[in-house]
Amino acid sequence: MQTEGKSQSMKGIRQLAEYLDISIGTVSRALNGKPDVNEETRRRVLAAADELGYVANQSGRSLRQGETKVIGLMIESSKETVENADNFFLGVTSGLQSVFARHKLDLIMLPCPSDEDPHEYLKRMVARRIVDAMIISDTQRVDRRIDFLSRAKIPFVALGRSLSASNFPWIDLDFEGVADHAVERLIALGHRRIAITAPSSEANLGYLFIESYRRALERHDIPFDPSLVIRVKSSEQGGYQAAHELLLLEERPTAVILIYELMAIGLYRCLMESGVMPGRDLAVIGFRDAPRARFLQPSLSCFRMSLYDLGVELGRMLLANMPVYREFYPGDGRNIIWPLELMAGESDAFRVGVMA
Amino acid sequence: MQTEGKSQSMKGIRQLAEYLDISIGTVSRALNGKPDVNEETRRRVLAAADELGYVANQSGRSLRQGETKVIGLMIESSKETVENADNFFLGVTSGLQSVFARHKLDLIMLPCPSDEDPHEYLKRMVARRIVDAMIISDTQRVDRRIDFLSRAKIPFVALGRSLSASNFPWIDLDFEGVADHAVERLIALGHRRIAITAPSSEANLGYLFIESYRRALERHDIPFDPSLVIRVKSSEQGGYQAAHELLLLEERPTAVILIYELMAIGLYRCLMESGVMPGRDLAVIGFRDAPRARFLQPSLSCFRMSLYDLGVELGRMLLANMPVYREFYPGDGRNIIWPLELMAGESDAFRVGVMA
DNA sequence: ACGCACTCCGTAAACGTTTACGACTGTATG
DNA sequence: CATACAGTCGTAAACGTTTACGGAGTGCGT
Repeated sequence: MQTEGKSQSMKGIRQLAEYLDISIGTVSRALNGKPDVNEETRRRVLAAADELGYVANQSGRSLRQGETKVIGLMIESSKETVENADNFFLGVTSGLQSVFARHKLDLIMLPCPSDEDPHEYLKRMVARRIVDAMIISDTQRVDRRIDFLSRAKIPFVALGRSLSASNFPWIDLDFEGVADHAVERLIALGHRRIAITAPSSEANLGYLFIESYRRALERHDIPFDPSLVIRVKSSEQGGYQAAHELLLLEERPTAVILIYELMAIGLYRCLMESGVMPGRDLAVIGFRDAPRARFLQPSLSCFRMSLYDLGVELGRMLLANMPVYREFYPGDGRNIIWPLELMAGESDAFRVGVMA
Repeated sequence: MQTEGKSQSMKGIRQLAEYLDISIGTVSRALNGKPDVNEETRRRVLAAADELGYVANQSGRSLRQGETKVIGLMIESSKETVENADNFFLGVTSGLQSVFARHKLDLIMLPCPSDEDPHEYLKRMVARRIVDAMIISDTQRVDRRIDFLSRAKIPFVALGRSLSASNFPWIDLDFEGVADHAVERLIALGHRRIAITAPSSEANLGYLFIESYRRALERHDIPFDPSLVIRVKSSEQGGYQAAHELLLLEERPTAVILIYELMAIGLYRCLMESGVMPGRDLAVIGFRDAPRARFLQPSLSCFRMSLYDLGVELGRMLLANMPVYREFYPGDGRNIIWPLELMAGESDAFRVGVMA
């Protein structure tokens, strides 16, 4: 009624063609930048499309050419993720979009319900042909999603290694480097008993993290003590519990490496309740950038990264694995170990032996 | 090659029909639970579909029936959102999905790139027919998205009021109730000079919040002092700045109400740097549940809510506004003011005058 | 034998796009 | 003048579904 009189009659490309008195084939070619169309008519079509607010119906297009121009980022909306609240994915999203925008690809996030099996969810989404390609994360040690995507030949990239398929594109955080660097640093400060936290889940990262920690210790002739590997949840709550267990050890460690930065919040709290001062009585080093931990006191020494840059690299790697876009990203193969940078804080800024 | 020999031949409903030696029409009817199909054949079709791993191609289906069975949740991936990191949306998502699952609707999250106008982004997504309905949030005081969706007759529900359209379905947080409750509580504890923070943006919530604060004050014959309304960003950084400005006021307030709980982290820090102790020298009350703030010391008094329940209600309201599902949600009309619950902490647990 | 109702199923059109193909110009080339 | 070719455009098929319509078969009552 009170609309501009244009958009109301806008149903599809047919109306646009009638409006211009041109065949729909030409209109389609004009819009999609195909060569065999007069530049003058292309100009007219573009102008009319803009004026009438025409945008191609995705269903029709997808059906015809078998692709959706949509990339899916699968995330887990588990309770733990919500609790931890580090907006990790939103950070990565910006980087991804900056790459995808160049090819008019849209990114959607697919939150797997906590009561549904991630593998089933993924299969459902892929089968519905709602996306052309997938980005998955939180890869498990053996992850059926990876086998499925490989076999179904759906382009994808994983954030996190896995033992599942022998050969698939992934980017993973440099757990080895971090564990190594942290241990070296603490040993240089005089520490000998260094505790570390490990996830209780089947996530792959835990194994790599601990293994690297172990090797770094042995390189300095410090025997590996299994009791110093504390298995807790990677959350604030887990941090609290870690501190609790840590304080109960007969020979108390002088340092602890946290696999997830947020745990520091709970850890600090438990320590302080027991009169143990982080950064003086116990050295603490964190891992993976979580903005929540930035305001801790004493400030936390931790390893950080640019989520945006990580997103960019994920995007490039994905496109490099899609036939249509491969040519644009010749160098971007696969298997990047993503480096992290140490931001030195006050939480480990002391030499051991002074107060002990 | 090494696939099971089933899924490789699985292209569409046609293959399924050939496999069963049945027409595709019957297969479709069987799968969709239409009445005129023999129960025996239906059983066979279902079994075969399961065996061959057939799932209907969404593009074909959408094209035919003009709906996608997908609901979009639009979120902003602005830098500020990432920084604040409260996983607000993931929390809401679970509630939404629990409702949508009953109708086999899928939820996708649409992150608007920070460099794109939200209105344009929304238009693009809707025009592409990628979703049937929309959930929008972060509504502005005047929000073109609301006009657009109303006029285009796209079912939607907004998280947040707006002045744009006279009449549209929304749920909003009970800013008035919170401001009112907070002021009353502080006055009861003897406070007379109560500061409050307000967003610097055009978000609608700021106006409602301040207005309620003002009325509550005037009800107790306390004159409204504009200098006590501190306009800062709703972030940790903003909290820090708020404390800074607050300490510079000639007649220092004895209490402050924060419009966003996370600001408390920055606020605490700035206060402590100046030797002002929250919970003793200054009362602090927060708003809106942010898990990051839970571990503050002294513990923060704040207003909280169940994100899950909020999601459920949003979902119901949306479906109540969609012709197909309306009948299932007769009671769920519109315009809910979402209540919040005070969780009393230590940050305002003192009577004024004792130390002042 | 016939009509009727009912159950079940096949046929074909339709949804909005893209694109292979061919048709029609006009111009250059032999 | 015939042919070739480039430039431009229209035609129609195809993508995978759903669904209105009608037809075949069966059972039953007249």
